[in-house]
Amino acid sequence: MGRGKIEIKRIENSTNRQVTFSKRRNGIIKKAREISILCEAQVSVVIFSSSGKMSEYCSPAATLPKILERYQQNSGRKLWDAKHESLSAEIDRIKKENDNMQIELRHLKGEDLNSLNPKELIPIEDALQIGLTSVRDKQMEIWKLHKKNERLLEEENKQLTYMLHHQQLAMDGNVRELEIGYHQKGREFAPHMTTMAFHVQPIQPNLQENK
Amino acid sequence: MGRGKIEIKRIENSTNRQVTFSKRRNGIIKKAREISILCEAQVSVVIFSSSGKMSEYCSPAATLPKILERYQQNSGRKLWDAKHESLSAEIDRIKKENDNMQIELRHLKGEDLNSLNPKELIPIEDALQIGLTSVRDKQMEIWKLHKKNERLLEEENKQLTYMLHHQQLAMDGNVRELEIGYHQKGREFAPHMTTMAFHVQPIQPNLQENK
DNA sequence: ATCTATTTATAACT
DNA sequence: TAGTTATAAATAGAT
Repeated sequence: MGRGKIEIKRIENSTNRQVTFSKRRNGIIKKAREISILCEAQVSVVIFSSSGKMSEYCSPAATLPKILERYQQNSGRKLWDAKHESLSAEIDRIKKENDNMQIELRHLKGEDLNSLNPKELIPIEDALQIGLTSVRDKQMEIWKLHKKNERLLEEENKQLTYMLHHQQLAMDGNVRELEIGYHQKGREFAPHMTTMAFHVQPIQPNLQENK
Repeated sequence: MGRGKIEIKRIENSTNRQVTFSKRRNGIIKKAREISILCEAQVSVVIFSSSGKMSEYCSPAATLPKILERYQQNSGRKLWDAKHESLSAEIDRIKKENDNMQIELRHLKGEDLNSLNPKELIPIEDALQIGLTSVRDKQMEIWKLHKKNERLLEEENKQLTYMLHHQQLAMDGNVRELEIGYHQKGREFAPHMTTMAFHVQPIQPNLQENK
């Protein structure tokens, strides 16, 4: 019904297809609405375009779930069972996986070992040995980091104490007296004093939180 | 589209309504088929007449359940009942449990330790230590059992060898000659010979397969 | 069901 | 994407 007759087969021109889809979809939904009013029918129409856009019509006073329930009763076909079964199957699958992990965990924790033979104990022992080594390596690593940080802090403390001492002298004593002392031994610290103060904070690294 | 124009409202004449339903239902299903072919659309149409008779169309290569699943994804609306939700909830729950175990396992195997701080490493180390001790205790236990069994077998071997020797003598030599020998020194074995033979097999215990 | 006058839907075009 | 129009298709009412 149009300027020309068309064959019922896939419309190759994508633009045409899109336009035709749009028009015919409206047509179907209009007709669905009409039949439901004219004939007191319950109608459900769900349409997906090839691009995935969805349109639906559902006659008033009947939600889709209600219609589908009737559908099941009428057709004898179960719409949900397939879904149910796939869900149940997945649950089983995951549970099995779960059980296996549980067993592995228990074995690693030294439980339920009676069910194992010597050959099976070997890989568990190995895994535990490797795990233990890794954990202790990690602890050692962290400890070293702490130690290093401690040293840095100590050193810095020493410098700060030194600087504090000099500052105190400057405040307490005669300026001229200090000047002499500066030329004699305080040379390397006094000129950088303010700069040093800024360095103090960032030198301390985050230990655990550095992820 | 007919001899006369009709208003879109309930058809009062029941026969007319029935006829119109039939015609229009065919029309809708035809159009559904056409759009699905012309435009590569996925279409589902379910129609109940006022008398309860059901008709349906579903585009090829798409079962109704599939379309409904897409419907749910698209609309966000849930078509299925509480059972599905409970199944989904259980899947989520088990998956979470799974993840936790997976993490624990990885930690015990010495993986992903960087995400842990020293305080968290302690219980892992302890668990590994306990596990290792248990596994080694078990191995020791099995080894002792083997050892014990070995001793038993050795002893039995000795007895069997002795018995074999005597039997050989009995077959090879003169009966009377043996009789003499028997009264002199073979006393403690010969009378039990057959009984002993029955004891031999069951004494050997199963080691690994005793579960 | 089948026929057919008429309405409606829509293909091609704008 | 929306409007126009010639034509195909659907269908209301009749048989």
